Amino acid sequence: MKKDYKIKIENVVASTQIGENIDLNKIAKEVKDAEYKPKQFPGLVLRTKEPKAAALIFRSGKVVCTGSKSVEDANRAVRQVVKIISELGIPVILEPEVKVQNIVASADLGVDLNLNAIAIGLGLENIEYEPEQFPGLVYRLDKPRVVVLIFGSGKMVVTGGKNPEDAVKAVERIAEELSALGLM
Amino acid sequence: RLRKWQRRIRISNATERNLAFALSELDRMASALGLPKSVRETAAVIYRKAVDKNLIRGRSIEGVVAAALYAACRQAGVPRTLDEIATYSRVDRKEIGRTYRFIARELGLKLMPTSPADYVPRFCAALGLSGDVQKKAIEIIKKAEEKELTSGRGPTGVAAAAIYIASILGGERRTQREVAEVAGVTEVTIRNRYKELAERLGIEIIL
DNA sequence: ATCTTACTTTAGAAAGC
DNA sequence: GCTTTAAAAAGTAAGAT
Repeated sequence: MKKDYKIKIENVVASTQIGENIDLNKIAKEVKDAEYKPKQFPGLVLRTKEPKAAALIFRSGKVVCTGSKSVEDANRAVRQVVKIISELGIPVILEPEVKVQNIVASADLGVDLNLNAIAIGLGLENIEYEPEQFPGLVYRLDKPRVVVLIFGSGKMVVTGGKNPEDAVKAVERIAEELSALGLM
Repeated sequence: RLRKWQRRIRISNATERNLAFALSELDRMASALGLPKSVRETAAVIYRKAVDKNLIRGRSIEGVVAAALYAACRQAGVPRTLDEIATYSRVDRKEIGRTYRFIARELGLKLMPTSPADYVPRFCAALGLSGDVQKKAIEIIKKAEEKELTSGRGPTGVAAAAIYIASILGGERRTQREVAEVAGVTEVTIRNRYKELAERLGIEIIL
């Protein structure tokens, strides 16, 4: 029986190209909730409520979408942004190819952990654990190439993956390693 | 060819100048922090290794010096907090912390996190507490570590809470405010930690 | 004393300083 | 390197009540 690690995607970061030479000033003027402070940051911020997400739109036409809880939501958010901009009369690609750049997920091993023991068990050369600076132990994996933050409560955060599957694999591998070490 | 020779001289002059600056900076900080010569020397060795491995690139000499000192203190079992180190450095705590993590990884300094017990002698001395209370505080910390209730907690907060409890048990009571000040944590943190320690270690505290 | 807000860490893209 | 976005984990901190 497989254990339930309660793996949940918390945030998806994706990027696309929706056109070229986008007139950010026009968007800033016509769209009420758009934020644009070129002196502070070159991208214009547009937020969608359903699904909830934030899009950073650049003059080049490149777009970064963050905050989605799933890859599908990231796509939906991008479609909405494209629609809003096209309705302003600005030429855009209606169905841009969206690329997932990073997925942040949370999980729970369900048991308290001794981070000092884990630091020794996994090898001081592979982990970073500085409780004076941060309560989580930082573990960088090679097989899925992700970074995992492991907490004393048994909960963790997996980030850096491009597929939802990376987070699942990472959690299962860590559970195996800790079990083998008798630390779970 | 003569150019090449002059260039070498110029580079070695700069290298020596930087090393001299780093060592004087190291001495200045070590003195201000009241660290023994052995720790200064360990820090100097760490700094030289960092230079040999070109770890200074993109980093300030002062930041690497501060990180080397922080590492040396931990290695010697007489840790200083990042805040204490930062107090005497031009570099802020955040930068010293990340530089420390970087050089520790690159130089293979496999250091376990600081045990709260390592802060007890210094904090107790600053509070004028007896060796008896000191021993009691370390005893409490050992039990806390065995019962796995220090994972993720700041070492200074745990040390402060243990000292606070020990001072009461030993009849040399110090207030949370006094302990908080020497440990560099807030009273709220001591309160949270000591309640947890007392409860899970079954210690009765009569205020 | 307790609540709220906020900052620490991780990853990644975007354009420009 | 920094700037901006979003989100989780848990500890600590600061200001308000």
